[in-house]
Amino acid sequence: MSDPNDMPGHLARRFQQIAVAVFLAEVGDAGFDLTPVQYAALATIKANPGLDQVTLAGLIAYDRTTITGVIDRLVQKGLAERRASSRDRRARALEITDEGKRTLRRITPAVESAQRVMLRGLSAKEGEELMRLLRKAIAAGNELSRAPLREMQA
Amino acid sequence: MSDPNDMPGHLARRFQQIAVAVFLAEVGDAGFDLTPVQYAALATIKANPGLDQVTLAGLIAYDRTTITGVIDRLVQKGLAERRASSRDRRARALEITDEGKRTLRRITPAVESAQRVMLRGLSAKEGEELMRLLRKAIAAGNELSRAPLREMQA
DNA sequence: TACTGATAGTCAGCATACTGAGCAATATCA
DNA sequence: TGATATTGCTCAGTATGCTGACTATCAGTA
Repeated sequence: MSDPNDMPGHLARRFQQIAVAVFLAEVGDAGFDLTPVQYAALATIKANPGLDQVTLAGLIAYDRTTITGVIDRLVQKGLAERRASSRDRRARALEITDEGKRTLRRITPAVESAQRVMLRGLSAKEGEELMRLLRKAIAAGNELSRAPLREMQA
Repeated sequence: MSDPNDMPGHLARRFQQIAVAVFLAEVGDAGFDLTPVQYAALATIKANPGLDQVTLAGLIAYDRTTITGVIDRLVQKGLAERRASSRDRRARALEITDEGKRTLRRITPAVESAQRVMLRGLSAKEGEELMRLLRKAIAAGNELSRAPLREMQA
């Protein structure tokens, strides 16, 4: 009964572990070197050009101290840029580079394939249900982590 | 449609993030300083006294290079011991200390409370279904990570 | 305008996870 | 038995994630 392997927390860890491995394998096979975290950050920068780091972190529920390193690596790979914000001298305005856009476009099939592979043990219906339950549990626990999801300010 | 926040991989990451935060909060409130990973390792050592590191890693699906540091910290806290194996001079036989047993016993309510909190957005039925689907997806993907779950050799 | 509080970003330190390499010991088999 | 392969463990290096602290800047208010 007190088998850690049967606790929700351990299942969460294990599923995430597999999800990351599948993502890296699919993306690696396609010839790219991008982590799940870097992918989400880059895609969100593309969708919201010029946003600052704190806003980006809120949109994908990363800690603000984690996002610094993630952006460092995107910049170092030439996929994103950190510019000075025109409105706030504390903030950095994030932009995706042309190469970042190109990478994002070409990496998409591998990313989508990874999502299918990590759910391959489930029927389509079960996959949908798993995602629904995860979304529901996550919404209820959003404020319990230091890095909650935040909506974009209009 | 290509919103990272709606992909299974991102939901996995987010649920795990909340699960860890809840675990640390509940266990911390109870006055203990133990991570989810350390807890699972300690509980498994208690259930299988004398096991070696590779076997322990397999029983809870940790990477063999990760388990080294985890055990280091359990030993440093006085909760576990690394002894020489009598059967194989390469291997270390892991034992739980009396203080480790005491800690495990007293920490259990907090650990169980954490499992409830991380599912608090779901009905009991939904929580069961989420766990069933996670178990199923994990079973199908077990071999896809570097650290798959391994059965105990009899 | 001067003070106060909040905010954006960074940094140091710690704990998972992984890749890949290496060492020592064991197992296997020609 | 002797060569080879495998296994248990560790280490260096990299990438998340977190805690807590700090600086620079901004916003609100007396």
